Amino acid sequence: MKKINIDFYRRDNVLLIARELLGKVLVTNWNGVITTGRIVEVEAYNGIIDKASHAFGGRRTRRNEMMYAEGGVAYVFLCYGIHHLFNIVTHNKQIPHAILIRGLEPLLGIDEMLVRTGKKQLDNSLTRGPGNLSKAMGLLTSHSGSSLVGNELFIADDGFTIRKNDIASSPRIGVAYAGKDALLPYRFYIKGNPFVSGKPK
DNA sequence: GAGTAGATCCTCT
DNA sequence: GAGGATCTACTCA
Repeated sequence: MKKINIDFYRRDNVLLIARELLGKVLVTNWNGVITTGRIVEVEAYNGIIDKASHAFGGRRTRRNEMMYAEGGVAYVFLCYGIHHLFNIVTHNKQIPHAILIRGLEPLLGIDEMLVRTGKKQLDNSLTRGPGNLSKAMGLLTSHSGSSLVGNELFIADDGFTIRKNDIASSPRIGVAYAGKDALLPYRFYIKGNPFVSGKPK
């Protein structure tokens, strides 16, 4: 299990980084309570030219300020007043690239995830979808701006590899308001994995 | 199984 | 004062 280096996040190709995040392991360690999950679904948000992004057109507000930070930090925001959505900020300072984590396969700390989500037993819904996985991992908007190379929150490579054939892409979900940009194939997921959101094929 | 309403609150206009 | 990068439960069939 090897923590991913900061240089990984500071590259310019957000689509490439998104694809490479598939199969990696997200780790949270709040006060010694460790939960981990393998990333099986992501969406890329490509900076100021991407209508679906909060940072479209260089828009800069208190909420999305973290997107303009240097790559390698978390961007967490509240959606629909209920769900905390966890993003990874990439690229350099002032370039608001981000990657939304949409699906995780639980690995360690499943009991803790059940407590956080109030569920009775492990099933697909525990960490499927951005709202669910943030809850299971204990991620809150207060973590927005946290480093992804610290001891509490980071992404690791445990040697797991995915065949190219097992990676699929599709348009992003829930961004119909973005017009033409809603059609861009910026969503990547592991084919057939039960923790990928949306309808199974 | 498919479709829809309701929850719920912070941020921006 | 509106609406959102969502989820669940409930209806109807």
